[in-house]
Amino acid sequence: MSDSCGKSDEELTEEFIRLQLELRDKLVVCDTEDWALDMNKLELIGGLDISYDKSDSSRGCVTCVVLNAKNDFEIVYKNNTFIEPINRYIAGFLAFREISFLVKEYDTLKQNGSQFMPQVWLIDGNGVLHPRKFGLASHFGVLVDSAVIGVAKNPYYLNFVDQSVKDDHKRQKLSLGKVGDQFPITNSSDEVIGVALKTSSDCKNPVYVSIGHKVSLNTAITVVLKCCKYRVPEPVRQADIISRQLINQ
DNA sequence: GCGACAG
DNA sequence: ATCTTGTCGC
Repeated sequence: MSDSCGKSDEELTEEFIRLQLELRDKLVVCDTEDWALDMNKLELIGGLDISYDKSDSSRGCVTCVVLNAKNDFEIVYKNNTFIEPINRYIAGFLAFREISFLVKEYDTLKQNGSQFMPQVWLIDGNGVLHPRKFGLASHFGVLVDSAVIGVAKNPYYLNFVDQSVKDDHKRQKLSLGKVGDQFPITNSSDEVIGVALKTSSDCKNPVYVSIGHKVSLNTAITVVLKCCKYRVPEPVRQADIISRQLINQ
């Protein structure tokens, strides 16, 4: 099965892996922004998400929003673009399905509403919580050279670990009591590549937060908690609601 | 070979 | 991502 220039899955993933590793050299996994040292300076936070048409795989809608964290997360910028998805989703390579559309939204914002350029982006997907430590959030961060945080709803990394680690994860999930409770997620090299974070008192499932680009993990956690009225942080939640509503009408 | 698989 | 309603609880 192939869908990109007649290349086989093997050829495609080989190419994708090369690009992930190449771009990863530019990844910054510590705080570089002034607001990270003084969270009172954090005001504009961006969110991006893409929804797809359930009955027509050639239709999608990408929504870009910027919220004001200092004004109850009011939406100060919003742009929607209907898209024609080119590549199908391959686990571990989400960026190659979505990245071009996200970068286009970034460029549109820069051109039409640069005064709303967010200080940090929240992306629906993983950053370094990824088999090659370079998920969609990191990919986007490097390409647009901005601070980015990855927020995933499912623990994709669990597909690459032993049953014993899965059991541990299940136990640790049950130990999460209140909002802000968390436990680290470690890779086979004992590096902490993400965290399971409880963001809602009445939801049993945590979200999986990881460094995208130009933020530390601690800063990423602080920002996500700051943005949560519900389980999913507002910037991503709003982008998801809006894009889904538009693709279905 | 079989099943699992961020969105 | 998407297929899918009601229902229990605050």
